[in-house]
Amino acid sequence: MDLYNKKDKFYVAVDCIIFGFDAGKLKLLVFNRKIDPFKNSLSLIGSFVKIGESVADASKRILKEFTGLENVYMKELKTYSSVDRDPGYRCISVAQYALIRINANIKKIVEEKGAKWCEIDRVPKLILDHNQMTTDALNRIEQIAKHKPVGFELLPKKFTIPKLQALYEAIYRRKLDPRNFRKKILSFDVIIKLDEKDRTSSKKGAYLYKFDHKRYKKLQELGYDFEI
Amino acid sequence: MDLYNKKDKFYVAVDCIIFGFDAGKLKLLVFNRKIDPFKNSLSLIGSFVKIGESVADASKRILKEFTGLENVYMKELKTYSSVDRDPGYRCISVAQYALIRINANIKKIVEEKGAKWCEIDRVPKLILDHNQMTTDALNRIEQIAKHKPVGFELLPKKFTIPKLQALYEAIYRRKLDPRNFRKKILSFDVIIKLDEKDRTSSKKGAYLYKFDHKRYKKLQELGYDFEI
DNA sequence: TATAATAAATGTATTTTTTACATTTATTAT
DNA sequence: ATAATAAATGTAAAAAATACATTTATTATA
Repeated sequence: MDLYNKKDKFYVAVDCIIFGFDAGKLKLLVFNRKIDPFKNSLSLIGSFVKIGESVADASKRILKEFTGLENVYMKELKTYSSVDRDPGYRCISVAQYALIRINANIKKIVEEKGAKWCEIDRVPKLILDHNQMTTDALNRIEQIAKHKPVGFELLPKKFTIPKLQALYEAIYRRKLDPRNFRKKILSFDVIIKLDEKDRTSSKKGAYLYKFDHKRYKKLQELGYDFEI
Repeated sequence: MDLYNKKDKFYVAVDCIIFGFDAGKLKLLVFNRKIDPFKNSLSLIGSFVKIGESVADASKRILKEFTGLENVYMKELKTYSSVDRDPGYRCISVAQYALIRINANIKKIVEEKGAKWCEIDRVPKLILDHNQMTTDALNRIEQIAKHKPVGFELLPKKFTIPKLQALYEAIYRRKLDPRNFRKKILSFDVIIKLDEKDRTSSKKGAYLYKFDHKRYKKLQELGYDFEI
């Protein structure tokens, strides 16, 4: 099959740490492996990078395969390259983290693929160094979230301020003051109030907002630093 | 020589973006290549990663070879993996950036190796995507410098506050107010005043300080965010 | 030996940002 | 009518950031 020993040449893999936000909880997408290696173990979703594609292409390919999504917020985390990290191959893995909006369609695709969402403080034992990757990614998004409005990537296009706050509370793992949070978010001037309310979690209902991508881009170009 | 075509398997390389600070200028270490490929062109210092070493090991190896230094501040920048980035090999490169204190000994080693320091706003054309790597690394350290006291890595162990300010001015490419800068730096409580002065740049002389690594570690563990 | 030159060191008032904190509002179900 | 629920709102106090000008220590030289 292979002319050369799997330990004699480099294999390049990507592993994706895919975060979603659902029912007030930050979640991680894990995959129940159906074939060897590591059959019946849990892992992040990943793949070898093909010789004719870039690392970014490979990440997009498997993200689409497992969620149906394209144009997702996805960034490189870091490279994992210990000589003995994978007993089967001399493989370096470039970990990528992604933030996605969970919806019914995604849930369906995820299930069909044998993957599932698990709460981030209940992540089970994963194969190889995938738990380490998850921890590293969580720390990274916590850092990033302080300075870039990544939270919006995880929410539906229309969201309420209390939902946005719940997300930030999940990321930072602490409670925030609703008055101060609202004041801060509105001061950035990057969300637009809609003439619609979400009444799923209260009788009064909370106004829906949408993210103003154009204005955000403009502010970003001016070097504006969002400190949330 | 090689049993397989160089385009048929992955090669893994590291390229190091090594910054130093000398004579009030931020500098980049570039290498004048003495052999093919790219003989007589300029490049970052780099190497293929050996099958039996990690990416971090390879970076340390070449950093030591070109500067004699160990235990240097070095971090992963990102992976460069376009299919056509290197005409010779199917090679992905994991770029690392390092901050070092330039001294006479390092200057000697650098020269022996055929490398040289160039001012960062006079970086010549480098091979492959090395100019892009340099730009990316500069942006990264500018971001990092805002929140972590990386500046200290570039200065001699003993430094004066005006020298530290000049370094931050070089990184941020703007002037800072000396009273406010001093106040801010001292407020972090991570530098220790010594009973010695540096008189190389004024008659009055400026007090030397040293970085308090222990205290910095402690503050960092407490989640303290240094906003310089 | 007075003084000119040089860069280092210092303090304060003002503005801006962050924090802490409690009540009213809109709506639905009973 | 009222009880229940989460959403929406304002202000005062504290902390941090900013703007800004003079004095100090020393050496070289007039």
